[in-house]
Amino acid sequence: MTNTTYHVGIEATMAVLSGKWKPVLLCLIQSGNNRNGSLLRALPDVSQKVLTEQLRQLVSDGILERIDYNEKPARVEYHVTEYGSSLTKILMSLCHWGEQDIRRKQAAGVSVSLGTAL
Amino acid sequence: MTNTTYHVGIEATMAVLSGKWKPVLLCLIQSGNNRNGSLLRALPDVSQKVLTEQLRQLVSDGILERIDYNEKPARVEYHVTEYGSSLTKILMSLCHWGEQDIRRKQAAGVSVSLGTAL
DNA sequence: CTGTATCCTTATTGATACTG
DNA sequence: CAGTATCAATAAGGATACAG
Repeated sequence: MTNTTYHVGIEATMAVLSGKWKPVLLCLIQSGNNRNGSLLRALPDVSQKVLTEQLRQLVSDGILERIDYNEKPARVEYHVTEYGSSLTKILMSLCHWGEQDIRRKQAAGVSVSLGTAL
Repeated sequence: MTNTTYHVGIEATMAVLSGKWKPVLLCLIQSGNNRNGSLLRALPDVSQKVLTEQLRQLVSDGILERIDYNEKPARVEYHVTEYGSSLTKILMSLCHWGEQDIRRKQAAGVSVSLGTAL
C-alpha cells in the first residue's frame, strides 16, 4: 500500500540500480561472469551476503534471471533478461564514460586506475 | 595518495553519481531548474545540507559549474558544463528507461507513480 | 536567498559462522 | 558451490539553528 511517487523517471532507474555493486555486477554478468563464486573472486570487496542480496533484487526487478541447474555440487547461473538488456545497453555507455573520466582524472593528477575484471 | 582502483569503468561513473539526489539534480538542472531554493521546492525530501553537499561534489567533478552573481539577496545558479553534458545525455536515456519501468510496474500491479517536477 | 555547523537517526554494507 | 543467519561497523542522509 506504500505508494512510491517519483519526481523524475531516473529515480525509478536508480532505485533498480541502488546498491553499491549492482551496476558492476550487471556489467560482469553481461560479459559472461555469471556465477556466485567467480563474481566473488572478481570483486574481492563484496561480501557474500551483499552479493546475494543485490543479485536477488535484480532478479525480482526482472533484470536478471536465476538459473539453478539442480546439480551437485550446486551450480547456479545469472543471466541478463531481455528486459534487462534494455538497461544494460545504457550501462555500457556509462561504462565507457567512466573509462574516459578515469583518463581525464589521471591527466589531472588524480590517483585513480582501472584494473581488468572484464 | 589513496589510489583508487576500479574493476570496471562504470564504477567511476557511479562514484560521480553517488548520492541519493545527484541523478535527479542533474535532470532538473539540465532542464532549467538551477537554483538552490527552487531545487529544494522541487524535491521536498532533500535536506539543505545534502543538497549543498551533492551540488558541490558535482561541481568538483566538473559536471556542474556554480555561478555566483554576487547580488543581494544572494543569487547563485548551477549549470551543466560541457563535459557534464556528455554524462547528462546518457542520464536522459536512464530517465526514459525509468519512465517505462514505472509503467511496467504499474501494469504489474505495483503501486508506483510519477509526479511532475520537470 | 544561499549556504555552514552540529548533532542524531537510518540505511547499507561487512565479517563470520553455519547449512543443503 | 551456493546460500542463510546474525551481529557489528560504517556510511549516508535528515533536522535544526544560525550566518553572510
